[in-house]
This record gives sequence, C-alpha cells and structure tokens, in this order.
Amino acid sequence: MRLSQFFLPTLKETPTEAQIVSHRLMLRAGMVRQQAAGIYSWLPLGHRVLTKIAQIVREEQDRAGAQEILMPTIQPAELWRESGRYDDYGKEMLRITDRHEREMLYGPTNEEMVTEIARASFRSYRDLPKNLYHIQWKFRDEVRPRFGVMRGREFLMKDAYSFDVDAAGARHSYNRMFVAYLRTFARMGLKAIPMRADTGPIGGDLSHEFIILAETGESAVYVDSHFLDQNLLDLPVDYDDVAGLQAAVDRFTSFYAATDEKHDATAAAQLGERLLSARGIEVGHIFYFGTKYSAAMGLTLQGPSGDKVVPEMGSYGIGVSRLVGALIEASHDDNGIIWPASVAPFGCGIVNLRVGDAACDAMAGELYAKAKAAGLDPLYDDRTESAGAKFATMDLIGLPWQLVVGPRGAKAGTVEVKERKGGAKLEMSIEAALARLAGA
RNA sequence: CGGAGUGUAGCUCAGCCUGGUAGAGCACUUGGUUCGGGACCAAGGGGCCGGAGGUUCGAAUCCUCUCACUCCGACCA
Repeated sequence: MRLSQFFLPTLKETPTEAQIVSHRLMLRAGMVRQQAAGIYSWLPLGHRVLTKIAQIVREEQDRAGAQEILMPTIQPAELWRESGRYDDYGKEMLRITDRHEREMLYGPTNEEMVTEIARASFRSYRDLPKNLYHIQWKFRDEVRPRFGVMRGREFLMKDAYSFDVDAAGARHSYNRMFVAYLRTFARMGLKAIPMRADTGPIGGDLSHEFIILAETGESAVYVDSHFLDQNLLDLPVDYDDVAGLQAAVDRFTSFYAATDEKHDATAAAQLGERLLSARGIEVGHIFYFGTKYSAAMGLTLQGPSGDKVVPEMGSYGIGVSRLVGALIEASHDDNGIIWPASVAPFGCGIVNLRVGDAACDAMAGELYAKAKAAGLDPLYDDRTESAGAKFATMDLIGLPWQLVVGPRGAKAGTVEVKERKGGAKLEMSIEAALARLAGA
C-alpha cells in the first residue's frame, strides 16, 4: 500500500477527550474515530488490526473444535424473558421497539439465543458435544464508557458456547477453551494470566478471567512471576486428549494469580520474591455454568437410556476490540505504538526520505515491489513530507520494521533496517533486508 | 446514577471576569527555498462561538433551559 493513497488521518496533537495512552495513540494514529460516547468507527489502520486479531481468535477456536456461526445483533425480548434476564439486566441493556411495537434489544451477550438454536436442533445426546462461537458486535449501555475501545459501549467480541451431555464433558470443553485462550493470546505476543474469577450475572461455579499485565491496567493483580516464564506456545494441541488437557490446565492454574478481590495476602506472601504485584486488563473470560440456561429454556435431549438429558453449558468470551487497546497499553513508547508482528496492520514500512530524487525513488520502488512480492505487506511512505515527519508517522503507527531509503544509502546501495521495538538500526542491501524480515 | 468540568476553525487553545462586528499555533491551498527525526518564507481559504429562549441599542461574553462530551466515584468483556 502506498501511504499517499492510504486513508491515514494522523493527528499531531492529542484530542482532549483521550486520557489513557491507548486511546490517545489510536486517535493520533488514525485507527478510530469516536462517534458517540463509547462508540467508534474503525478506520483502515485500526480495522486491519481488528481483523488480524479476530483471525487469530478464529483460527484457535477452530483448532480447538469450536464452529463459527453468526448470530444477530438485534434480539427479541421474548427470548430473554424465558431466562428471566430481561428484567435482571437493567439499564445496561439497550432496549428497542420496532415499528410493530415489538420489544427488541441490542444483544449484550448471546446465551439465550444460542440456547434457542440448540433447542430447535439438538435431539439426541449423540448431537453433543458441540461448541458454537461467533464474532459479533455487542452493546452494553455502560453508565460511564471510558478508556477508548477498552471500555466502549459497542464492542466486538468473540463468544463461544459449549454443550455437553454431562459435567465431565463440560469440564473438557472448558479445558479446551482454557488452553485455546492461552495459545490465542500468546500468538498476539501477550502473556494472558488465567485467574479464578467470580461468575457474576452469568452464573455457574467455574470461571477464569484472562488478564494481561499493563501498567495502566484497570485492576490490581498479584501473580507468581514464574508464570511469566512459561512458554505458552508450547502447549499441547491435541484437544481430544482429555487427561492431557486437564494436566495442562492444572499446571497453569497451579501458579498463584489473583485479582484484587480474590487476593489472599497470606497465601501470596509465601511466594516471597516471586510475588509480582501489577496491574492488569481483562481480555477474556470463560465460564462453566451448568444447566442454568438449558434448564430455564427447556433445552432437553434424548439420553442414552431413554431418559431426558439437560445439557451442561459453558460460555467463553474474548474482547476482540478491547484487545486492540490492550495490546497498545502493553506495547508502546513515547513515540507511539509498537505492534507485535502477528497483529501489525502492515508487515513493514518503507520510508523514502527524498521523494523526487531519482536514486531514492528507484531504490524505494524496487524495495516496495520486492517486499510486496515476498508477502511482507509493506506500507510505502511515498509522500513528499520531511524526513522527520515520515519517521514520526512510522513510529506512531508502530509497524514492526522500518526500511529507510535515503540519499546516503541509495549511493551506497543500502537501506537502513530499523526494528520498531528497541529501535536498533542496521544498514544492509535490499536482499539482506528482505531476508532479515522474512526470517523474523 | 452521585460529584466536578468542558463545548469558539479539521486539531490544540486564547478571548468571556469588566458586552461593542472573532484570534493564535498546527493542519489545509498556491508559489518558492529546503531535505536523515514532526523544515522555512510569502500569499490564501476556512468559524450563524453546541442548541433554544431571555436581558440589552448591541451577546462568544450576562441570565434561564437544553443537548453533547470528558474526568472522579459506584458498576462492567
């Protein structure tokens, strides 16, 4: 993509309304525009990141055996009356009346709807287990939206819903998601720490929050620093191995990790030096809640011995749009964002310091063509801006690599390869630069 | 939902107290000079001062109401 043609409305100054760093940087980098309190439009740069995050989530859900569906944003109130949550949910639920005076709502979550789908289709215990997920916009009419996309009213979320014949099966479904979550976040360059959590209004008796550490995190967390040394990409991926998954879950839940409200100072103190006190951002939450919805909504199926079975359910959420902000909170510096390669909006930036200079244009053009051909997804800054402005833009938008072509290098036949993280710079040939990035 | 605050050019803000025909920097347009960390010179374009009502000869400025947004708190993926 040529930057001269790309829609990237960056801001030199920070809009007043943005307080935390991820919100400021997202506005400055032209990723999002606020349309109302807690409601955002996603511009090309932000949309690319959002899509990449969603794709990683999708791949890991699929790998763990979940199947993608897509449920609507607008739901009929009737469904929620069945579970009793229409009245329980309160003002957080955005209620809408259609032209026929039917009561509708903009879905804050989908347990009722997915249970209805299951009820309409599942007949026998042989239909289970199933895990259905979707990635969809949701709306919760927060009293006080803040922190940009991290606490918006409208947000993109992945939520999965598992159905099993019995508690043991449900436990396995839970463990699958548990491991899938560790892998998902690890692929984004994040260490997400599972912490035992309250089940809240969704109900149930087994629940973990996945929390990433960031200085600006919304809640205080306490964690065994040895957890951070674990290689999460090393996890088993045989999702049918019941004992193996349980062992993995047991291992990762054996580390001390607690949010403020669950913190046990006495137990934590035994860790001594290993106790890490930090702040965290919740990016995922998984629940096992048994038959809460299946029982309330009459989801039953034929069991193996002719009896009725009420399926055991769980639900598993990942805040996809929140992750965009969370990633920035976890990875930035004074100059801007530092994207992990797996979610970066472009693979690298190419900076032509002297547009109009024959040697620079030729070299940058060649580099751009070759980088594209190599699948490096380059963003080529071919604007006639000053060098400083171009460097500032590149640092701000945080692409993992910058390939700088200037008069100096053009004469010597080299480009400067700068790694955004750390800022290390090396002069090398075009071929060496491309090889360096391809190998990274 | 309680408390506090802000709405003036695309962005950051001044002007408001003490009413008198709307400003700066950045951004934008044109021309020129520059060119390795948000360049310089010159000339331009752009705002019914969030909205409604009121006071006044006259309102961005004073009064009333309203809408929006932000921050602190309680609450949440």
